[in-house]
Amino acid sequence: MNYWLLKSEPDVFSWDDLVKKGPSVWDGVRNYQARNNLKAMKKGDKALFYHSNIGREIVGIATITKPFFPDPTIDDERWVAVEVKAQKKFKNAVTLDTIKNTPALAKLPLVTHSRLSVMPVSELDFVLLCDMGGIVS
DNA sequence: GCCAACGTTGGC
DNA sequence: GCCAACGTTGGC
Repeated sequence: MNYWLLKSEPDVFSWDDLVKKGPSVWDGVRNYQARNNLKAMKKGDKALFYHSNIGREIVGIATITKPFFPDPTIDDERWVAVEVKAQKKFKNAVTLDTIKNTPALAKLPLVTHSRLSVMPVSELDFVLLCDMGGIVS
């Protein structure tokens, strides 16, 4: 199993929206690196759900429910989407500030490549972040 | 709301 | 193929 981190602006699509909506199409990615990460996702992979701009914190874990398929929002074969659903909400959100102040997490792409919206996370980092979020992954 | 970082586009 | 111009992201 692989682990990921997905960014979303909560005023566009928040964790609560994901919970409400159930399985949701993760579309609109227009960046090759992020796209390649989407393509590497498998059903059952786990993804941390991060609120960018507002909150700037990891709020929960989502599960990949469908591997990649052509992005339905654009007529261009280059871009793909996946389907995700909410799995578990963090008891306490883990803020970007906290992550930056945690030496073990200094190499997270979230810190080093702040503009990447879909990124891989190692199993070790994933488990640590879940622990910091107050839940067992 | 500003702006730095960075990705993309297009002229040459 | 280079690079200037431009657009977008996201932290602050």
